[in-house]
Amino acid sequence: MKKPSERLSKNNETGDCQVRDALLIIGGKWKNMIMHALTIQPYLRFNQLKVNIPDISQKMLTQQLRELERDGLVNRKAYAEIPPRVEYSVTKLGLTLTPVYQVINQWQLLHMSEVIKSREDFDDSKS
Amino acid sequence: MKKPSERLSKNNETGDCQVRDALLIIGGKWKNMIMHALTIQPYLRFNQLKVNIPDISQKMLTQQLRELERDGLVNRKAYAEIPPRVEYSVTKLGLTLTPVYQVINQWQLLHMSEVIKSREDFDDSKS
DNA sequence: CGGCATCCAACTAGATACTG
DNA sequence: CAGTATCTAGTTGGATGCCG
Repeated sequence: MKKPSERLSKNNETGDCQVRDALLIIGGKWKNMIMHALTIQPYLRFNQLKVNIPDISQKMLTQQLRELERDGLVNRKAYAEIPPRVEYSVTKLGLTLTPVYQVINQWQLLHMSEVIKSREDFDDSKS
Repeated sequence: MKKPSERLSKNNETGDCQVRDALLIIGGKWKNMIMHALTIQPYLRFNQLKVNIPDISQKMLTQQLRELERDGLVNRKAYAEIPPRVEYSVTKLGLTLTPVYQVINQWQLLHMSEVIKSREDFDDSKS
């Protein structure tokens, strides 16, 4: 039996920093909303996405789309037209995220009320 | 048939901002590692946690534990001793996160190599 | 239309010092 | 031992203006 400090001192070899890696790819404030919009409606132009995602700025939408494209989750197709047209779609790899987001979504549906209640109790106990 | 702008303009009513809510609770750089450590080893003292989680600062560990406690995911038990002893454990609600983290972990295991490859291709194509 | 570049405010997180 | 407090560097994100 190893000591705890030996057993877990290199967590990225125990298979749990992988969660962190994954969250860097799929997490953040906007990515799930972009992926969701593109999953429901497979082809969307830049401004259609912008309308679908409340409160996102142009800069953030561009930036997040670029990251998703770089990671192979989203496809970007630019048409050489005037005015320019760019269509975004989910890739095959991007589709593999659907069940992941579903599980997260499901957890929230089932347990958010408990979290809220716990927060209230906690804050009350501190005042 | 509603227009896209009507159908999705209020995403937090369509059930997808819930993912964002959940990620605020379970995401971040440290929370999954804290939860993982406490799930593997059900009772850990502050400094044991600190040893188990590489590179976390005392400040971050305190702060994240406080948030997890407030959200009802982690239990904090302080013993009135000298020197002080504080034991942390996962609550019942916290345990419901295990499958969520597992799905995220599994996605990383299955698809991270594709993401890496996509990044290399993308970066190459830009140089 | 779909960006990119720049500036700036706000938040985050690390280092350090101190405490019951 | 298990924190709290403070300071500061770095990062994030919004606003604005310009461009092919």
